Amino acid sequence: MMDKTFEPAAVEARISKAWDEAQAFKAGRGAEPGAEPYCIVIPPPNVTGSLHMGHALNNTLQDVLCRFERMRGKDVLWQPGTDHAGIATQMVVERKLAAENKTDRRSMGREAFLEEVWKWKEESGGTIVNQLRRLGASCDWSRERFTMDEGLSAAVLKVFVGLHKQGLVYRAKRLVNWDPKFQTAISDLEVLQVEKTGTFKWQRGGEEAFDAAKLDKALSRDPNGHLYYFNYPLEGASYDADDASTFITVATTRPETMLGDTGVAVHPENEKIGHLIGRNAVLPLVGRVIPIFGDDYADPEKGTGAVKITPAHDFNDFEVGKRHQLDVVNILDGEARILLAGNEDFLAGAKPEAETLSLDGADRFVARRRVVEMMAARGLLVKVEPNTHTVPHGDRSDVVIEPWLTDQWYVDVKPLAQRSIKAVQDGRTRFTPENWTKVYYDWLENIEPWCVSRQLWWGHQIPAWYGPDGEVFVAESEAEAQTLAMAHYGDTVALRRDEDVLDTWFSSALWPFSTLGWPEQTAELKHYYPTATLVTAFDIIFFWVARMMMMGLNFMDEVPFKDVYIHAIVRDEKGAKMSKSKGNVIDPLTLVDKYGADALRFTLSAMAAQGRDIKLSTQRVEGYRNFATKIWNAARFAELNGCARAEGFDPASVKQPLNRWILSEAAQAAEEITAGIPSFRFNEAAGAAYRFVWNQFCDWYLELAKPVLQGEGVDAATRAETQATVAYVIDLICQLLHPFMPFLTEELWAQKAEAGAPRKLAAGDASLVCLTRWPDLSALKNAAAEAEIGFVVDLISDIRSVRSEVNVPAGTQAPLVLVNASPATRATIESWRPMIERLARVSDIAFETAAPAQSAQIIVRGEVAALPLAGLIDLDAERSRLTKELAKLDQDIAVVEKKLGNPDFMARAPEEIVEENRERKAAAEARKLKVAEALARLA
RNA sequence: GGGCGCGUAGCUCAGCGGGAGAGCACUACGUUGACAUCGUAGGGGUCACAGGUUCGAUCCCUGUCGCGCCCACCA
Repeated sequence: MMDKTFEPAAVEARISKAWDEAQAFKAGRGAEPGAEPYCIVIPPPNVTGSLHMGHALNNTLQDVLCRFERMRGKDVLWQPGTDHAGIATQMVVERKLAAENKTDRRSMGREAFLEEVWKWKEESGGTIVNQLRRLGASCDWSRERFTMDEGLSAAVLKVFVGLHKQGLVYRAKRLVNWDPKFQTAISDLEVLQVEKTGTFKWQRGGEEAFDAAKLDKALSRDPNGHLYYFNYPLEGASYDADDASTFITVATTRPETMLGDTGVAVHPENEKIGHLIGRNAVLPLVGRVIPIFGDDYADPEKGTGAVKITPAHDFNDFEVGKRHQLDVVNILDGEARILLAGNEDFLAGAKPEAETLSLDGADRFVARRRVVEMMAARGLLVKVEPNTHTVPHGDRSDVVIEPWLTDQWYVDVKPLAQRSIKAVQDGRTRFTPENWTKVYYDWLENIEPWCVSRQLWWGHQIPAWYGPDGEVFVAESEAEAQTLAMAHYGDTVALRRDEDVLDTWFSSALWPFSTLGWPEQTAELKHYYPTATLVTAFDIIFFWVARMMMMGLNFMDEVPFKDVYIHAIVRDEKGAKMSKSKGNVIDPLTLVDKYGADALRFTLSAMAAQGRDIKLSTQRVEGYRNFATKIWNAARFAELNGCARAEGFDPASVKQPLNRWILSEAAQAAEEITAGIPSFRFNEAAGAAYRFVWNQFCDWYLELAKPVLQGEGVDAATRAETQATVAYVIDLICQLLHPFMPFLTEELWAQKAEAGAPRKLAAGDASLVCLTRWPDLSALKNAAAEAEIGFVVDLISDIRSVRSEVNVPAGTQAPLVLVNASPATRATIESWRPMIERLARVSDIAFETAAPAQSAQIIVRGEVAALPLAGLIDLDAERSRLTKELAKLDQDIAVVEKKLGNPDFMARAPEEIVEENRERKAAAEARKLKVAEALARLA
């Protein structure tokens, strides 16, 4: 006996175990001999991570694809693994050490710290993997990989050295995006632009005196969002704030960086202040004499037309400085504190005031206020105004990023980008939805060198060694580096390895081939590369998808995947992106606990329409939990009615129209599901499955089959056939729904197997539904059955509807009279008599030549049926109902007649549309006639 | 500044060149022997607005308004 309700928690655990024990998801398991390979590499979650809703969606869709293709007999490998996530993981472990009052990273040293990280990884790294398993992910877990595994690390070294040999890797000193919190360089992609608008306002000569306390207050809320205007006195002039010939006014959003100013740019054709070009200014507070020069970077229309140039702290200024050979004066340390004492670049040429030197060591934002106050005190502050501008923030640290001058490793990705563009243009890789190709092209066409070095400890240490004179040797091992050094120096020298590690995304970029064994030429690599489909969200197209394309093409000479499916981002109920910092995260496992993994998976699949984000609603999950319950109960009903798998059952030789009908409907549903999944229309596939199970199988088939199953006036053969068909269709439901609801369907499959005869399937292993062969039901479509059952369904629906409209109490039984029924209809009615009586609450069915008086009348597919309800029906209600219908029919006829009367329509519309309209008109007119007759009889 | 997307029932969203859909919510009725995590019936939408193309537009094109996102720049 089946349990009364489906208990996901117990079932999921049991089924997971069964899959594990059967090794159901091993690469190639259950594949047809010589089958086409189908490989998906999982987007590796951060090893520090825990499952969020984005993972749930991403992995549900991958699992739907993998389970479907596995059932279709393909040779499936879903390759799992995790990412070492440099910054994120290092951060987590540092935080943990702090919480445990252990020594911090720097004092314990690199080796000891890395030991701590590995220890942590061993302890908690399995969390996310276990959570993926709870979701039902059918990965080949025996092949799990980690980006810092030995093999994958070897791949990283080989790729770095390979790119170096190609001349695409180089080291350079230039401005980078520096994260002062993590004290590492980050790439352009890891910088988020955040818009800021300040509130402080002040003007020299205005009503109010400058109030430092007010500025402090405004800037302590947010240090950004203001534009400050400073006067820089001209060299040789005696500064007078009221005499414009004694100074030049510049505007800046970053006052503190003025300490590093080494020039002022003015547009050569600036009519107002162009004459100052060639003169010098004296940098206030610092005393440095800096040139005023012409450069068309300075837009006369913007600001004051004069731009202070700080080459060490601004990307544009750096370029301007290069053009004019300006000094590069760095005035910040790695934590973005003011660095003046002992700063030779600063001190050279500066005669700083004592108060200026007191800024040494100050935080950049403290220094900002103090510089403004000092400028105000000296009469050099002209005005401060709120100014909306974007400020770069680190995506993980959320602190303001500093452009900072450092030595870093870069990859010149431009040539790789060109190949990646071409591969998509040639259709070797295809994006779905297609509009993402444009985003992909745009980024690759404007790509900048990739800064790949990070000043972290957790990650792949860069395989570069320095000789005593700073000469660098890039090699896969120290021994090889020594060989290179020997060749260079002609002697053995002490080499020092580069301390930096690579950007996490560097190893992720190799994932599609490194997980398959590269650089070893493994059988898996040969077999599964290029992979079939990549499933991911749009936010990592640049971080990951584009880089995998570049690396795949460069090192495998072949695209990494043929299809890229870009799915939605799951948002909260307000449409905001879920994020830890916002605290609006819905935990998928909470939903799994409450409603079951199948319900969550089905919800995500059903909502995964292309091109729109998912605003997740718990109600929806609840609804699909109800769907699971519905299926469960249908199976229970089947069991209670002796519907077990029958030996040698052949769906093609079924005789009963009802059984033929449900098989035909199943074929239709299967067709839609089979078309939907591989074309990434998951919502359509899920919808088709839902409608078939609930609205066809449960609502109509089982209801109509009830009398047969209970042996009411049918022979044993009919009953047996129906029982077998019920069991067969439940098996089909298990198969068709399996990609979406693997636990429920697997459980039901197992229960059916216990009850009935063993199912011999054409191929595959029938012990687990996940290993059965996907059904092909196209031969079961049956138009005749559809016509017959369709009539019965419509008749019952219409009777119910009319009864309700004319206010017949639900409990009342009423006779049904068929008026002038055709012989065929009469036969159909006769054979469906018990079902019609039961489902439409009809007491008796008679055939007459006229409708009885005082009856409600309905027209079903051209046949007239009457419900003689003298004394029961509300005649006014019936009259009003018929009048309303008549009006509606008149309107329909008018619309169609207008079309048919339009010569342009007749001339230009396709024949089938014209014919359709003719039929519609005829049907409406026939119906109108009968409705009018019915109305007349009531009068 | 460049780009992408979205405005369809009270809510969340499908759909789409030829008769407006689902789930939830709502209303009425129903403890019929699978299921109240249910059943039956019902109400509810000038498919944002304005033009255009077309025999025909919710759907295609242009524009407007509103909302969201991405990229770039920002003295």
